[in-house]
Amino acid sequence: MSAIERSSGNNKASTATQERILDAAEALFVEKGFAATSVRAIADLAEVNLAAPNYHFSSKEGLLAATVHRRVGSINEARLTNLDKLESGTTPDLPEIIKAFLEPLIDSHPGDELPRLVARIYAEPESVIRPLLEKEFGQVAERFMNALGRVLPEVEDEELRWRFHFLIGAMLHVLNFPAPPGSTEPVDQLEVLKRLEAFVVAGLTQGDLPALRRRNK
Amino acid sequence: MSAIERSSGNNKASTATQERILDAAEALFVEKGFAATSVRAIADLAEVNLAAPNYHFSSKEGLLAATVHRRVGSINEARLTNLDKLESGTTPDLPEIIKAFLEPLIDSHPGDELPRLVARIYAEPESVIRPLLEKEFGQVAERFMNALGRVLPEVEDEELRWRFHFLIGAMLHVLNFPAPPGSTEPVDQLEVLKRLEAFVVAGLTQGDLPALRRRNK
DNA sequence: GCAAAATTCAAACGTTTGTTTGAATTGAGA
DNA sequence: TCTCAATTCAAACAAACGTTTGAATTTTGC
Repeated sequence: MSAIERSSGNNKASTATQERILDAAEALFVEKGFAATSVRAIADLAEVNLAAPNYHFSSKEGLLAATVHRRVGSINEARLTNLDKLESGTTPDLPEIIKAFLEPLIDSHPGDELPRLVARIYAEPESVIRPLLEKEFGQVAERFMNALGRVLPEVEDEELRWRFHFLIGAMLHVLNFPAPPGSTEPVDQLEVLKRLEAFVVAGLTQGDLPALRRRNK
Repeated sequence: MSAIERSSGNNKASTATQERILDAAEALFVEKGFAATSVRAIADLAEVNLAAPNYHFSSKEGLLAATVHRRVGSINEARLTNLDKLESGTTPDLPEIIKAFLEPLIDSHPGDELPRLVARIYAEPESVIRPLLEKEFGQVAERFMNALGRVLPEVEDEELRWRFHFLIGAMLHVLNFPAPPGSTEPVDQLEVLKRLEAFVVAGLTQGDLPALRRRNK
């Protein structure tokens, strides 16, 4: 069968062939973007027949969706798990929430490079990727927006949405450019994450220092 | 002649045809990205012959370079002019520097939408755009990094580079997604800019409140 | 109004694109 | 071992791609 098992909305375990295709596709999508990557290049890199990507994933777009879902799905699961854990104990403070959101970016790829695919898909044209974004990130964004709203009750909803928007931007840029231009030192991902966390925590609170430790109700 | 006047590194004034092509190219590059935009689509939208883009700009890549330069060049000129003006008076504080950097994004397009092309080019694969980025932004980034270093003397250079990196990320994300998902209100660009300024000023200073007003030697 | 240069144009160039086909091969269950 | 489904494969498809051509047209300088 395949073509994702005759296109049922399932979570099938991947075969070795499918994973080789997904690995190759992710590498090339990250390097060149979706439109500039040909199915032939993917098949060559994966060392499978030209017809295999279409056989297993229906189309180039289906392959992109599968590639994104494999990577982003696990990151977002970890985010939600982290948040669940936080909210089951004492109510979390802001730095804890931010950590819960950002840390899966490196945990999901232990020892590996940052998941640049996450950033890449945001760069793709609306038509290609907007449905994917909503599907993959909708629930996660809402859950974290709510958590942030609880520790920053004095920030009105619209403003909070914007601050979260800026946070996402800073995060994506780091994923896309894992080192700032002109940086001399080698990049330690944990270090980068700490710097990013400090930056966005400051941006989110904007001088409202008590919010850093506030735990409400 | 043309093909940018037989490829001399010049600053020729554009003809009406060239500007129609640049307008069309910018719109399509923003909407679909570089690779997914065909020269034919550009020619159609600009209502010029298929050969015209290549005649005037040598190649599709040359057209991209010209499109980027037209938009980004004027923004960066304004940034440098702003900074010159600031530094010629009393030494500037941090919010003034940030304003000088961000405001040309809307001034350069008065009444128009945000210059999304700026964000788009950052999303293109390295091979296509990395040389352009250095050429267009290198000097500006260095000047502003230095200015920031002067008002945040206690922040070490590497850390400052990262904070500036995050700032760029937040800025680009706003250019790419002019409204946060779920936002209900209509977007007022000046308002957005103020929100962004507040966010990145907080992120840059990170609680070092005195830095907001410090003016050093 | 003439000659030369710049521009526009329709047409075609050779490649490369995503996808499909039908036959060959492989794998699993009975 | 036989059978049937799943997968792989080489080959081909039409469509779209960036670029070039050489002739027609328009603009420029005098």
